[in-house]
Amino acid sequence: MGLFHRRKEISVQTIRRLPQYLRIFYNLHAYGRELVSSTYLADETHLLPIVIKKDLQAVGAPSKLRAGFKVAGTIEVIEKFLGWNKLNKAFLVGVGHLGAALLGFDGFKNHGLEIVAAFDTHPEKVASTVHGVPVYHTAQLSTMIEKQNLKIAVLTLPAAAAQGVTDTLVAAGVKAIWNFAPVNLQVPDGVIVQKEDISSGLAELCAKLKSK
Amino acid sequence: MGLFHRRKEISVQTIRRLPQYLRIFYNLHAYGRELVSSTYLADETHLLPIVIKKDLQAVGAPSKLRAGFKVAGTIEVIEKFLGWNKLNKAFLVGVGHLGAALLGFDGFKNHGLEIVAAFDTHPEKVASTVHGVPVYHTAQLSTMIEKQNLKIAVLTLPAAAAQGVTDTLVAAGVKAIWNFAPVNLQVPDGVIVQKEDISSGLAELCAKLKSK
DNA sequence: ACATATTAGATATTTTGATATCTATATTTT
DNA sequence: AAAATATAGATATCAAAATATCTAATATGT
Repeated sequence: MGLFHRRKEISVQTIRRLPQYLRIFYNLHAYGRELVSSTYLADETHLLPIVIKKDLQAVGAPSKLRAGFKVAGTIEVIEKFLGWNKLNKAFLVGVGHLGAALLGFDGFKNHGLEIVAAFDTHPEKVASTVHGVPVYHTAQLSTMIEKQNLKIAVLTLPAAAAQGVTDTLVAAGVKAIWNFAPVNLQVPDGVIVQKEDISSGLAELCAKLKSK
Repeated sequence: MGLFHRRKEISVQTIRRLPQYLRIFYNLHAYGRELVSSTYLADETHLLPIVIKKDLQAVGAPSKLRAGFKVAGTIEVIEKFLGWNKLNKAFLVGVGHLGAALLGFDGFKNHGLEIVAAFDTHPEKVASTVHGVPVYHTAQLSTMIEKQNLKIAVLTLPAAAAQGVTDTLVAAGVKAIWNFAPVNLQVPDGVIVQKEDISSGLAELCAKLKSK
């Protein structure tokens, strides 16, 4: 067994559960709790203890036999794993209802994200400030990305405009796009697109409701 | 083989992909297209043809050998499967940034959902109208649910308030809760909770970004 | 008319993720 | 001090989901 044993791939589902754990660990830490067991966490999350155990083991959370996982240390490894220990600057394109709501969400600073500017094409929005974030015209997007060497963008604009803006973003050097528009964006290799679609959740809800 | 052969359980992942298919089928239908193949849909969605074939077969989408799936008929079976062929009335609780954004989203009428009233405790919001939806005080929630025999509620309020409101909703007869608050709600058996958590998507994005 | 290509349909295989079981250890209780 | 208990850690099993392979049918092109 050498120093560089192959790191087991961490599953997508595990990654998606990490923020939930993190929130609970922040709370525990605020209360001065130093250790927490997977059974306690299972009660909080409605997950099975074994799921939690395996998730936390996967990211290398420090623990103490019989006592549980170490709160401070676990926060550290999860934050480091997600890169949430430092802030990544991001632009947001499309200051509609959802875009404005995201600009108003102050929780992103706990999630490694800082939206430093927003962009829109509507004259009445350009040059204004939404929840403290300045709004520029979309025409300025390209130069501002290059100037700030920005890597992450949040897309909250209508489906019809999404691909065009995406091409601009990619050409200017953006490497990760968090896409809230209901389209599948075409991007070259090496650019990450994370698509959000709340209608999936609604579909799940409706299907469960029907099958009762 | 009888009339009532056991319907194969449809997977959660399939259900979550249905809205995406539906959007594409609506477009095709608008363009007068009558048939579409799984390979065409695969191009549009970036999914594999076999995934789409199996998803559509699972909901019983009508098809024609060699020619593809029938557009109009497939829309019908998906809508029926999700219950989106008729509108379900819903209340929204918590008119913050996100709540207001959801009230402003007019796409829900294509998704079987009609938010007919919103509730909040802030005096400046109560008795106002947000994107055409009237806002009432949360104290009126219980009686209004009972009066309208309402079954679905959307929760967009702070974590601290979510469980209390949930108890009220359940007591008044709500059967399905679409929960955007970052908490795991406690509900009795028979009540459905669908939790949305955009930080999961952000975690996925950040993990991919880090592992590059 | 015949050959070719494309497709839904069915089945089999593989991969991923969730769950169960067992063990060793530290803590608490008696 | 001894017994009981709760836990992380490891391994094994099971279930869900994705993917591959094969078949038969039906267009299309020559």
